[in-house]
Amino acid sequence: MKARSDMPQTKKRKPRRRKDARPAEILAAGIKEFAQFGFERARLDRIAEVAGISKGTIYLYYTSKEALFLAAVEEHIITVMAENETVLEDFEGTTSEMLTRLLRSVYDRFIEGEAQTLFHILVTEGSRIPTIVSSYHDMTIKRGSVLLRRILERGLTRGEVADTAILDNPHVLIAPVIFFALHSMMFSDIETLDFDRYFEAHVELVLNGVVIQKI
Amino acid sequence: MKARSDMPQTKKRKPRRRKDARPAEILAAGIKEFAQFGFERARLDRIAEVAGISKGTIYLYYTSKEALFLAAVEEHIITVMAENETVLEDFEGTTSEMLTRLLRSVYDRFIEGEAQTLFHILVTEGSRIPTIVSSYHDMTIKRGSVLLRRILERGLTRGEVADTAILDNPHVLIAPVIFFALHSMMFSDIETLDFDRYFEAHVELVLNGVVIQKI
DNA sequence: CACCTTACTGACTCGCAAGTCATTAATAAC
DNA sequence: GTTATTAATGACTTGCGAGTCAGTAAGGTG
Repeated sequence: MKARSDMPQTKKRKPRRRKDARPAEILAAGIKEFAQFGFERARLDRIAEVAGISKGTIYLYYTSKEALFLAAVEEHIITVMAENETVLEDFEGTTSEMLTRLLRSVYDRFIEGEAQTLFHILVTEGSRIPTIVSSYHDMTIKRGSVLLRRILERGLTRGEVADTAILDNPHVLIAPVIFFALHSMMFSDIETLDFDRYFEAHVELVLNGVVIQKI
Repeated sequence: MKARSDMPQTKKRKPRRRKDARPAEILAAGIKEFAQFGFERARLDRIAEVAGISKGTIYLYYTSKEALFLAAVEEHIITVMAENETVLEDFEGTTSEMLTRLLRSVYDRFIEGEAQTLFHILVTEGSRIPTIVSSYHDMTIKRGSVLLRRILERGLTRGEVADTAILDNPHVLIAPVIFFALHSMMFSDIETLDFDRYFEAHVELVLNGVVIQKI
């Protein structure tokens, strides 16, 4: 910077030469494009335009469309998962309370926009990105099942939970969440599910399904 | 061919000129290709090869790749749905029996290969075929919900079913089926669900969830 | 047999979008 | 200031695959 006594503030030029800021901008534009169009129909020219650069510049930072796609999804999964690190490990209460709390937290991840985008990409482009599908599975399905099983086993020893086949297939308890997400993704034009009522039904189903009712 | 007095019977020629049989063969090859690769990555040359014809011939029967895709999916949905016209309307029994029976029938549709293929295409290429998505919704989700609601209301008047929020959201009861299908589609390499145990868990969940238990 | 109709072929065109690279210019270094 | 460096450009090349069409021959008709 030519340090003169006073610097004219007329910032009219395009900002250029920003090696450090480019990758993030490209990834942000990329994830939008891939989410909206899918991998095949996504256009690098369009991504470049949104990112405010030319197509050639993309190739200074990513070797191919495929590489850009992988990087964008990877970065996105990290972002989404990071902001969802809801800790409900050390909460203590009745099994009913814990189950309700867990479900609420799981829904919160899926209802909000970014996670929906990721889910959509994973479902539609999954075959292209087995590695990412795998980590997604770990962080959602697997993690959810583990938490559920822990709650259920604790409930079992406390005499609050009945010993049923569900204990070995906690998936059936989370299934309605995934159904809700898939339904929103595919059928939102046809039939809208009212979230609050749906959630209520889900909680009732789970509680009746596993918790021993006090008569 | 200069026809000589005796014609050697070496039937080496390809069979040709089969205007009536072509469309079905092309559709069959098409649905395979689209299921495996998705619309964009599907190749007409490959479809032609599988159908045992040349690419040009496809255009004698279908005006474009898109048209072929629509025809293939449409034909496929008809086939799948036709063979699944399980009638369980006029069955009578306890609510538990009816629910178990319904779930069994719904699973039977999803486990078997053809319906899986259709489901996969609908989920991944849904945005391209809104009309078909709509009829798919009618024949699966909507139909299932209606049947469920009928059973539940009957159970309610018979005093077998508790009056819960689930009655207004029967979706939560079918959700595990769709979850199972989606899980098989995305995560089959990572984690296999044992169908019988999963089904058992699902039935237990549903029965405990809605049916009033006799103590 | 000769002739006609038409299902079928496959080499071709054509457009589109990924990927390249010689050139430009912003900024750092001196 | 002059020079060196390199971020950025965008016109270009390239490859691929959808869609075409003049030509071929199978099979019908007389």
